[in-house]
Amino acid sequence: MSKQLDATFAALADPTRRAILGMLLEDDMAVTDVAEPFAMSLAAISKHLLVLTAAGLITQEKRGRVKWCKLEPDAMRTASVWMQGFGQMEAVDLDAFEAFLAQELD
Amino acid sequence: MSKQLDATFAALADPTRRAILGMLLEDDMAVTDVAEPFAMSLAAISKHLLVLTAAGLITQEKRGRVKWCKLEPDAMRTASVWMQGFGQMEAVDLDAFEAFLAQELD
DNA sequence: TTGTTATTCAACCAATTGGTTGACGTTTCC
DNA sequence: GGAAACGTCAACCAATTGGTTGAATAACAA
Repeated sequence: MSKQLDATFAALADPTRRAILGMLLEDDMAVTDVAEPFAMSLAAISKHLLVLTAAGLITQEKRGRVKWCKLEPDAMRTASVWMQGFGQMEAVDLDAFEAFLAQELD
Repeated sequence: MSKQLDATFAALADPTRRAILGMLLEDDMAVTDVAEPFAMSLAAISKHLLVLTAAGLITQEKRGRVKWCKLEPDAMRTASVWMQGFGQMEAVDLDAFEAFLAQELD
């Protein structure tokens, strides 16, 4: 619904978070390793990971003292479907898309 | 690049702005008519339209005293391609997608 | 036990966002 | 010319965001 799209798009609007998702595309990573390439504190990265988790774009699982971050590609699908309705209308069931839009209003 | 994705995703993160885009899917509209269904001031809608324009998601053209708003579906394509790289990797050239991600870093 | 590594929490800060109201400039109509 | 419609501007406000630092917690290693 609306809240899900809010969270997903807001999460994707930050370049640091998009870069993190790109890194996780290759493999699952520990929080510390995710943070390593960035010029900001670990706490800042920890917050970014929280945002991504809240949007469902990643999941985090703690094993021992390290917390592993895993990409959840399915979470992007709702938003991706929403967008495709605009860009490539010929490739999509337009009626179904408009029904989806209408449903989003609640 | 990065800035374009920033602007696009940030613009899409607001439900009012998504609703506006949905309305424009049917037809071009004047600013006043865009504002009519929403429980907020015209000035607020005007700002939302500015955000959408800055992201390239719509264009505005003034004819007489009315300013027409027009959906620009192409603007969503870059973001859409970016997202599809995650959700449907089998349907996409993964090498090209990772090159795109790398390029986005500057 | 003592120290080191991994991560979060809490308090704080500056900048941005999403909204308001009222005044203002244009264009159209009578 | 005068009034109404269309839209933006400017000043303001509260809430959110993206970052910091320092302390705290938890798990492993010596």
